[in-house]
Amino acid sequence: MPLTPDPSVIAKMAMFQGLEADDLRDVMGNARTRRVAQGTRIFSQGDPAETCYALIDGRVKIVQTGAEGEQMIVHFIGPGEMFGTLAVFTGGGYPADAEAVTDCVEISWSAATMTELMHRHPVVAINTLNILGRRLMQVQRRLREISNERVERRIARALLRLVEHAGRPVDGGTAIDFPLSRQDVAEITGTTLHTVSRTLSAWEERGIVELGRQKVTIRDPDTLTAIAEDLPGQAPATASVRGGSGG
Amino acid sequence: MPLTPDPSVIAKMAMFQGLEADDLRDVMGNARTRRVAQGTRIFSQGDPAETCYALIDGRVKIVQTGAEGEQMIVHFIGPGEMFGTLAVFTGGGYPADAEAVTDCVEISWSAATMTELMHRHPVVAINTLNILGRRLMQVQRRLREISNERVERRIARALLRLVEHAGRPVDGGTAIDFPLSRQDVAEITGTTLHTVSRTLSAWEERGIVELGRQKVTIRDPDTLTAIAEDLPGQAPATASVRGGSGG
DNA sequence: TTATGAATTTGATGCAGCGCAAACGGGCGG
DNA sequence: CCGCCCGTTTGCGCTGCATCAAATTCATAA
Repeated sequence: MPLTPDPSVIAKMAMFQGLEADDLRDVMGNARTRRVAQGTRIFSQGDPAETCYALIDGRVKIVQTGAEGEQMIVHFIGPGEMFGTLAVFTGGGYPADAEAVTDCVEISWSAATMTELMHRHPVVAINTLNILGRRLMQVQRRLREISNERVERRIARALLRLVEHAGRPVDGGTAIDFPLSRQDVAEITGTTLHTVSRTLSAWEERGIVELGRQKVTIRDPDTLTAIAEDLPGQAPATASVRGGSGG
Repeated sequence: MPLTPDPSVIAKMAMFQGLEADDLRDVMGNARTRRVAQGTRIFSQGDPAETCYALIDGRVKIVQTGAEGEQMIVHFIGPGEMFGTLAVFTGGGYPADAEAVTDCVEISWSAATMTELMHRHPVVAINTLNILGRRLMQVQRRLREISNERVERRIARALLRLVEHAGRPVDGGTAIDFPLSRQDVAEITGTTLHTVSRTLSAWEERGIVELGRQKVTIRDPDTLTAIAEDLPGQAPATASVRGGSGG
């Protein structure tokens, strides 16, 4: 994990597809590389957006906070992805916090540099449109899901997405590659940590997942998918999610 | 409302800021203008995205449909705004339907033309980044709101946003400039038309809004804001929203 | 080892808002 | 002018989930 990252890492990033070696040097020449420790706040909601970032290694979570302190995890960033780019194009402050959930290595550019870069290399702007477009589509889908679907299904979907995005195969299943608390899952799915805890515990009893502190391992992704998609042949565990025998 | 729209209309669009007169002619030369009647489906979710649009006049709603038919209104498009642009940059099909909610005049470009245009005029790509970025921020805010906030407040916010976006001053208040059913409001706020109807009726009794068929007029925006922001000094009408005297 | 605190589990209870069902009303075609 | 239809209102029962409260487990520092 050298502080001068392999240029090939940058060359692979979606944002810089279609650039020549010369242009890549141009890009890298204007960048700054930095290590950040787990737990570090990289930028805060409302800060003037003067810098945009790419993640080389580690995981970063993007968290939005409401007027009364309610938080929502907007996105998890993995290696090769950009973050903090939004506000750079729209002006104004960052719309959310960014926090390193593991030790990370990041590259950053000043907003001005990035804008220049895009004027010099239109393909970078178009690549970014592509990325931002996908992200917008994702968020819109999530918006529909969160309005129309039950909590259990939302949690199932969230786990499946996390596995896809950050799954690490382990003995007897797939784990999620960074610390993920029940509270985190709640802030992804728009529910409370209590409900998440109950739901996951019920799933653990059914052998679908295995739980640990800030850790979830998926043992039976098919059943999870069945829950997420409401496929027939898999009885929902709704009843047992509630207080057990109470009711 | 001529079928050959005033070039100055295009010149004013956010997307084409910073273009010279020559370039604007380039842009317009590749565009196609069309009238569409109220109710027309302009494109459908899943259709291959070969065209992107700008609205000259009228209103268009963008609606996403889930696997089981649940719908969510993602956005209302007004004059001067682009739509159907997302999928053009990301490839694949449109992520939602577009439907004219009033008689409209639209301009359209083929996806290929628009991409060329952006390569020729990087500023257009960067403008689009700006627009898309703003939209993404909006959707993210809405996502947090819908996860953490009560229905009544979501409805209040939705109305205020509609007023801002499409308000028309009328005798004794501000009306919304296009037909808007209770079902529509439900699909914006992620609730049911029943709950919307109850909430709005309660507000009408308090003199906050005035209701009609596919029509809402805001009489007391301050109280509405108070509800949306949970300001002190305005008792919520929560109790009366439910079955009236029942309970 | 023990103390301290964070993350998690679990219970009990209440209620917001959903689902169903039925009635209402006004505009439009005939 | 009448009858139909769509958008809307309203009532009622029910339940999914939030909320409040407290116990329990585990990790780290002392």
